[in-house]
Amino acid sequence: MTTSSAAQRRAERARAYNANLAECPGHDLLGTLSDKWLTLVLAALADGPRRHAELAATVAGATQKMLTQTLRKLEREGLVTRTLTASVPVRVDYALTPLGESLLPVQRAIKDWAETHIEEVHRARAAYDAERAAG
Amino acid sequence: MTTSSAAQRRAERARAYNANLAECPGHDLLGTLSDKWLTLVLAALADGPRRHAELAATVAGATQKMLTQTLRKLEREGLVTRTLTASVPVRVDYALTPLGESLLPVQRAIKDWAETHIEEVHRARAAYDAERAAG
DNA sequence: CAGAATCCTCGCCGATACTG
DNA sequence: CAGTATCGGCGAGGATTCTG
Repeated sequence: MTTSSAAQRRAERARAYNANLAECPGHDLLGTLSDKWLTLVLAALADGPRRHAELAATVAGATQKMLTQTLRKLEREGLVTRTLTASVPVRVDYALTPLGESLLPVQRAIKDWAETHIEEVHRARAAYDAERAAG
Repeated sequence: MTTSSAAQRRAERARAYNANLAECPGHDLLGTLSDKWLTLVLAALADGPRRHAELAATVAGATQKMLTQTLRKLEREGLVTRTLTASVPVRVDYALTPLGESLLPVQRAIKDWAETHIEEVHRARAAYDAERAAG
């Protein structure tokens, strides 16, 4: 039957893609860095430990759900620690682990490139769009 | 009407988020780096110019559609050039621009971090999952 | 205050078919 | 061979509500 061929193809593609991921650890990390919220939270924690509510305020644009979800991911990857203080209103602090801190220079490298070349990118975009509009 | 309040809130969030993006060029770039296909194509072009079909084979897992779409984005950002040779079967070559090449060290930095710390991440994940399963 | 569970929307991506 | 257009499925993520 050709009915399932579509699904099969999809599975095949997925496997090919995952094979790509598997053979290169960089892609694994990229899966992490790619997450915009992850990046933002990581940056927010760079200056020091923060509470859940503080992060919510700092990140600006993140939903409570996404924030929690993101923090869980970071915790799982060993990039942040979650410290729970059992007071009357529960208090939870998040802080970077050494591993998480070791990632900051990488972020910094990205940011540096961006700050150096962003204008060039903007110009390229404008040129491209202008050409499209004109042509 | 309260009908549009949800939509309005969404718009508000979006504006807040975009404000975040605007004030930090790094986020703009991250939007680019975040795209998995972009990264893969960029890496595929690192060794030298490639034709459309070659890229399709190299990237493995990408659809023709995604490939074209990705290449357009890269072109727009000024990271790759698209050279069209008008022979009988049309020939198109893609190559990195200097700007695109300048991005390679950043990719390399990411990859390096990954290769150095990936095991630690894996261990952290395993530990986290184990604790979850046990608890 | 921290976060878990639910519903629902929206946009990405794949498949397919057609042009030059 | 390179590229565009259209349709459809699926999953990520946002709003909302409820617990401890």
